[in-house]
Amino acid sequence: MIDPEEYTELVLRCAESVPPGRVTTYGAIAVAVGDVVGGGGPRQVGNVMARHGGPVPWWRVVRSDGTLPSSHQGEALARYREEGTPLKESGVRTRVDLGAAFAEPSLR
DNA sequence: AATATGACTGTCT
DNA sequence: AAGACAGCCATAT
Repeated sequence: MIDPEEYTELVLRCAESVPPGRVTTYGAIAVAVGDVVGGGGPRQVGNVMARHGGPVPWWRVVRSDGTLPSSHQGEALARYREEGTPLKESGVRTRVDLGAAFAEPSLR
């Protein structure tokens, strides 16, 4: 296993690297970060966001299907409208249009 | 050391 | 389209 601080830092950096109006997924970050430090899965990324996601634009990190984390979807939706993130609306449910908004996370 | 839990994901029903 | 189930991996108790 790697140094937790290192892992956290990389994950947060990926989140910050996502430009306004774009999003990335937990899985993508897990791969990008895991590519460097190894190990880790989407859950670990989510865990890091939960504990240290305060100061970063966590709303630009979504689930693989474009829906938002169980909480915060209301919060995030406001941000998306603010930033002009491509949204796809299926009836009452609103989600991010991954096809248009997905951005590959970079370790900058 | 063992069990439970989580800002996840993919598949099947 | 929406819910159930099962993997996966690190942390917490």
